[in-house]
Amino acid sequence: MSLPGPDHGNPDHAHMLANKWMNATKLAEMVKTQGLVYKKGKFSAIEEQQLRTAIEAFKAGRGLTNDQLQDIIFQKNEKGKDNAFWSEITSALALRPIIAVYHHVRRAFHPKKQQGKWMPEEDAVLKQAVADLGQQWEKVSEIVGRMSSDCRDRYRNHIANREVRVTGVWTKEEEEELTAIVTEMTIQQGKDFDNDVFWGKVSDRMGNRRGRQQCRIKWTDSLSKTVKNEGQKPRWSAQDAYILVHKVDSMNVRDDTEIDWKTLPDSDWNLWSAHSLQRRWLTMKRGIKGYEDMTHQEIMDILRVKKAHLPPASAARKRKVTSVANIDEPADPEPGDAGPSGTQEGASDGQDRDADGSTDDSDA
DNA sequence: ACCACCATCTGGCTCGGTCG
DNA sequence: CGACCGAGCCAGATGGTGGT
Repeated sequence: MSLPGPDHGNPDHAHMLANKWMNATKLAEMVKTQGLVYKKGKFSAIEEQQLRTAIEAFKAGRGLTNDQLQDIIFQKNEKGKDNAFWSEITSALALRPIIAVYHHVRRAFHPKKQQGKWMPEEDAVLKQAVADLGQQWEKVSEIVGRMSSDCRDRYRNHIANREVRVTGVWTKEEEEELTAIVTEMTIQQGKDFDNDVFWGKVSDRMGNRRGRQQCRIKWTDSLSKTVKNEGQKPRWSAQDAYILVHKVDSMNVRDDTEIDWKTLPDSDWNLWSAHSLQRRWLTMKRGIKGYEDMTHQEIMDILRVKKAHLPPASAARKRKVTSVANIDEPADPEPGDAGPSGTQEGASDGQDRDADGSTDDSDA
């Protein structure tokens, strides 16, 4: 079709993804038996754009009003009428199963999709509604006037266990307790403590004094690194920045929302979790003046020079960097200055930047 | 029994704010 | 700055229901 996608593999598969409502089991089976490939996880900015375009095209093609479109998405009209809709917009995406697009679009177009803070009155209404109805979030949603998932989140994260919940700095004892629980649930069972933790369970075992994401963030951002580094807390260095830029560069994506951060950590450089690397990336990006209005390519061009000491156009670098071993590390691991003087090409205008770009074009 | 379609429940992630 | 936390946002899995 219109997409010149790099490889949308088997056309049968594309058709299947756009037309068959497969559940997780079936999907997994297809992956196994037929080599089906599909995409999971957050929709990238590019996918969002493709979806918007496809929806607009559908709407224009049938001369629909916004209300009619809304009706199709939420199916307030009579059943089974015009349900080419989901298949049609899904096929604009090539690698997404129809069920994923369905959920995504329904969330995105939801009339109660309002953002914003919860007022104390809303909390009270929510609490009462749950007391009356139990955790029937669709019914609760009617009463509270927010999306059911938002009601659930609010309840789960802020109403439930409010009496025992602790916030603020973690004590030494809490940290040790969390470390013990996580290592017991993962390492001692041969699982991976970066990926295989059920945080709800962990929170339970902490007596709910800390919530799911409190535990998770504490672990992934802080404690896990200490565990990996034999009790020492590692510091982010210029070399780390250098490696990160190289890795992102080698992914050749059009936009950083297309990056699957899970693939970035590797065994030679495993102090940093996917999450912390993503945060680092954001921080670096924001260090660039005017980054909001720049494309991914432009941002990469700047970072390549500033952090990775590569020529800006990337033309030379096509090699795939899959592990740290493939990266020419900055020559001297001296703290304070990690400038890899060796990698510098004889770039014509080659202005020599210092290693951590402390004084250059970052904004005021 | 099967299929298209849908609601709801479970689990994970992003990102801005704040503080030292 | 970077470390850390809070609050909200998002996707996946599960388990229907009504029509054939």
